[in-house]
Amino acid sequence: MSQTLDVGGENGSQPDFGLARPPLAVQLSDMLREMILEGALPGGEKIREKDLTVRFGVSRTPLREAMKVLAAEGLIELIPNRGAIVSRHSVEDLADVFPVLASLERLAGELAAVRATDAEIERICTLTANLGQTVEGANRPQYFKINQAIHDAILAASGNETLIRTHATIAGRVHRARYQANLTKSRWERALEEHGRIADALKKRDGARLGALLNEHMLAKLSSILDALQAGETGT
Amino acid sequence: MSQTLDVGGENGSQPDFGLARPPLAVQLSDMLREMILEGALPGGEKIREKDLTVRFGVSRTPLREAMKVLAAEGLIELIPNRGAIVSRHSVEDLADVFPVLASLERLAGELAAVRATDAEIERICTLTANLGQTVEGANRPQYFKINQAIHDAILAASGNETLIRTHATIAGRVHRARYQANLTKSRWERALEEHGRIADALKKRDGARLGALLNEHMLAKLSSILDALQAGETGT
DNA sequence: CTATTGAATTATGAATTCATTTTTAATGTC
DNA sequence: GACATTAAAAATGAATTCATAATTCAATAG
Repeated sequence: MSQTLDVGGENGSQPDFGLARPPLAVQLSDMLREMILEGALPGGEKIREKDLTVRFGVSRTPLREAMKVLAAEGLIELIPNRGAIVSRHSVEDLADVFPVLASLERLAGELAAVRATDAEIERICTLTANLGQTVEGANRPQYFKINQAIHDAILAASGNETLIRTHATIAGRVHRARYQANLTKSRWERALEEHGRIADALKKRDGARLGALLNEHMLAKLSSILDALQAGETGT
Repeated sequence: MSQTLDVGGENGSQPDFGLARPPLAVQLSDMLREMILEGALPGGEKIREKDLTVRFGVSRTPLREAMKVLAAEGLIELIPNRGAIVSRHSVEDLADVFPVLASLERLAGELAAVRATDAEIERICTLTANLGQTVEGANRPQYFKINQAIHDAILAASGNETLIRTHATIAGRVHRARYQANLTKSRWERALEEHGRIADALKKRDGARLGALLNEHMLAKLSSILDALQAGETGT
């Protein structure tokens, strides 16, 4: 856990082929976001700038910029002259976030049904078919990957930049929870069924139905996650 | 338009009774957000840090922090080593933002119908009644104020922090457009009718209906705004 | 022994300074 | 005259330094 960035330092080994590395502030916000979502920085914990600067080996300037971003995303809370604390992201938080995601995906479905190109629909149907194969092969990582690709494709097909952006920001907050969710076989198969109906509604360009299906799909995912948490208590 | 912050400077006139003034970065992000939404910084325009620092009389450090926040909100776009440009917020952008807001308010309505306390419902009904009086008195500013109070109250009654937060961020982006929208008398009266139905659905705790009404209400508002823009072209 | 005050320490806010990248302009060559 | 190369200028990225507010802790009064 004592990783260091070591950017701009004395690393003469990596030739650095002009691949523009992102600014420190971006790297830091990405890393901090990851840490918060992973639980490395528990909710309610006070963040001391100095600690993080020595931990990452950077100065306070880019770190503070990164913290502003995380605050705008709601992951931390900045209190003037008094530092920052990590926002609490508990089970209740999942119950807050998923309905919002479900609502946004409903809109995405309604829009995509109207605006999606035939090629986009084709692609989503193909992805849905591939999804079935992963269930047969019990390939969870692949399932997760394709599942996300489908949702992203529907969002993209909505053609609404604000919607895409908002969804991406909020979805990032539950990324981890979504991944370690689809445990049971029964839920897995049911999710596959739901995806089949989703693809079908899209093919028929039935916006109302597609929206409703996506909404229910996300809420069902929330249920399964809550069940898994309650049953296993598989906290890292 | 050449306002200056002049905070922490040599203003011996204002004794400053310990009322904690917000950090410069916050003041700057608020001010820049306002400027962008007001059109003082047109979409597509390149932002030079130096220009703004001399304009506001601050150093680059807090300004850059403010810009990170605006970038997280989607109001500007940061390009590494190449500065920032103001995101384009055109008519199409309104057409993007309002459906998202409508979708979020639909969810708010569905949740509020279940979770709102009787006192909250009471208050919203009272506000709705007051709204009618403003129409009779042709008091536009008051109408706008109460209207927003109603929407905020429904959001608050949803009890979903993520929803409240997300809505607030996005709503801020069209604040101005909403204000200069309700021009025509006919639209005004129709909006009042809609609010009556909204209050009614809430009183009956009919979530599906309340959600649908709020969704339609926002989409109707978008239509009226687009009509007004197309007709009058009343750009400041 | 407890509570309060005040100095010392520590943390955050903001300006300045240094480093790197990009852009601009100029010069030279073809 | 057009294009490429390169030096100068300007802008952004990041570290350091200075200023101010908050916290800690010891000393003293009650």
